[in-house]
Amino acid sequence: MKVTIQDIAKAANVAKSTVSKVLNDSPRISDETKARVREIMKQMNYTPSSIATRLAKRKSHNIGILFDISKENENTNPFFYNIIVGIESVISPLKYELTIANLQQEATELSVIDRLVRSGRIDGLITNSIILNDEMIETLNSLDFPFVSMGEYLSTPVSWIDYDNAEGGRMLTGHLLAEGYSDVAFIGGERGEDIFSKRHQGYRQTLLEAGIGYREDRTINGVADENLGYQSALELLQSHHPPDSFVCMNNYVAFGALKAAQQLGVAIPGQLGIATFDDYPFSPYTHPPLTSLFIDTFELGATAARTLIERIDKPDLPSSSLLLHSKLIVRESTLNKKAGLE
Amino acid sequence: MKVTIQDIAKAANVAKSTVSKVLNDSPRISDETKARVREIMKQMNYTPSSIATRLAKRKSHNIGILFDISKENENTNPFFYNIIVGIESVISPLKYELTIANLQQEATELSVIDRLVRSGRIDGLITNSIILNDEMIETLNSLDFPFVSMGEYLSTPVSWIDYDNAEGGRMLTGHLLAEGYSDVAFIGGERGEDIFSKRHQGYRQTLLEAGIGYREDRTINGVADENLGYQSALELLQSHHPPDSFVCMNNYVAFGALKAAQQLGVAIPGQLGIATFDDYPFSPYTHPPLTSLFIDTFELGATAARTLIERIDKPDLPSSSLLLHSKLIVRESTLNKKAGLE
DNA sequence: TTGTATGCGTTATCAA
DNA sequence: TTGATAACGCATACAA
Repeated sequence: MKVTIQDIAKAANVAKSTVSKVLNDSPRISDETKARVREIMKQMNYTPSSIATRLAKRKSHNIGILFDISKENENTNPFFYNIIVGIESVISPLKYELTIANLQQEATELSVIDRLVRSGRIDGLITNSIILNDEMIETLNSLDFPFVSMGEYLSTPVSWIDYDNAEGGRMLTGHLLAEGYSDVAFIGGERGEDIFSKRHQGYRQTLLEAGIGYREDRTINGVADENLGYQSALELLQSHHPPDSFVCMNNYVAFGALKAAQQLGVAIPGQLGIATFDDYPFSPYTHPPLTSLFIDTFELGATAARTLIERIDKPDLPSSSLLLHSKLIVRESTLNKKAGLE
Repeated sequence: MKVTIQDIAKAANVAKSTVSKVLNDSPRISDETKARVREIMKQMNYTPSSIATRLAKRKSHNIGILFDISKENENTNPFFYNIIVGIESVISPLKYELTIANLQQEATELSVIDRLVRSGRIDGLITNSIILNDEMIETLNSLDFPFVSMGEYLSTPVSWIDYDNAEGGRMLTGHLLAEGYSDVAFIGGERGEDIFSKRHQGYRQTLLEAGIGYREDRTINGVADENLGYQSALELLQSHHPPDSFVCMNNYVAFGALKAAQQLGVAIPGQLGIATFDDYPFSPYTHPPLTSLFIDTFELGATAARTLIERIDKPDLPSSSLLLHSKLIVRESTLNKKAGLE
């Protein structure tokens, strides 16, 4: 902050442009000059002002991540850390920094673009499909500004990364069928949500392909929390022909269902199998432990970052999209139906 | 990025210094000029370059948070989101931004200071007592650079915020005694760790004040994870005179202990009471649910941010420290000893 | 291989 | 109340 390129130039008896070239390791500066200047920089404890550098180079070396506290509550909350760390792991070695921006404080969704993008604060933006809308995309595109979405976005061509939610639905449902369960209900998620549609589509497809058929009344929609899981499970299990297994939208839903089943004296596994999306935050710690679909959120962040950097470096690249795979972790809650009954 | 203050000046037929004054709402510009210039800024979709502003004002309007992935694993991981959101909640209205920096990538712990502080990237730093050391503090102080630590730091006077860990130890232990338990073991944490010392001190003090006495062999040290909880509980419960309750360093330790007890057929609560630090990530979801000490990490982040901003605004303020209180959440795992036995 | 001059987009200091 | 001009700290085209 104190000592500038000017001071170094004076001390080394060279022009400040020479110092600048040493800073950037220009090949047209003699090795001995470089060594001498560098020595002086060390002695004087010089660190270039990143702000001045950025102004001169017209590049911020900073990428932004935009999120919305109000909308993404319990759901993204637990994954936030992993995503951030994933992003950091790829941008940090490239000398980029990460600036966190929160949508909630913004008056309008477009003002955040002024504040972040137009002001030249960041070189690229990572956001997600919940925040994104066509108007934002149009603005971003008109500015030729690189961005990627975490989460599939379909109404306009943009670059996005997502987990294959349909595949996840197939894996969870298929696993239950393979364990001998045959009447699978699906609990959680709102009809309009894209993530629900995808997951539910995989669930439905698996049932149909297995020749079991799909029943509308086996799907319970709603905000995916413990209460929904509890109420839905109570209702389903007390009905005339209760299902023998659940696919749950997340850990909280699954826990609610678990609670209801235990309260009704329904055996898990055996009478009832429960499988859930997400391993985090507590699938391994319930009683019994839950079979879950592990989503590597570190990798999600890292991939988003890699994609963004690529778009920053090659602005003319067409938008690309990528589906990542998740991993089934089998635990006690879905053990073989017959074995469970023994 | 495209249109600059110069363009506005030309379009409005004024000097760019006038435009600058309008931007900063200077009282010495006539209202009609202001109105006219602002109108033109709207029309031309002008947003000032934050980098140029920062260079001219010599202020980055950015604060940094430094963390270390390698050291802070499962422990801080779950709290990260809340801390960030807490920080954002106070700095965002003040037009500050948050830059995340990861220590892991740095060659030395001091180079991060070069990269972040000397380069003028940030106006203040939030870090924690694990990362901090006397050398860093000395460097920061010699630069008159504002920073605060999340976590108590004692060897040198610095500003810090922390939860009252000793109080936490007292609350958890006192609660167990009040519920009729009398032989309390403490599981988790390394001898050298400050956080362990504080919590353990509260535990010990409570025992002594209750006239129960403190036994060295009732404390099990080690990395606070599920395995430690499991192994320690197995050993303790199978000893000649097993303790009748545990205070655990975190949810993972508590879960391990829970598992061991269930495996040995020890009833919880009743034969054994378990209380744990932290409510997150899964105290309410174990079987039985765990009595826990809730730590409001949002407030921790917010308070750290407020303190930092204050230090930025008033650099001559002496360093201050603050202990926050946590909250006991009573659940089934520590129900009255006799009641539990019925 | 090095130095000179100018620009990056603002703010700030004086004059006018 | 406004304008001209010099910073802010570095990069770069062009000269030397």
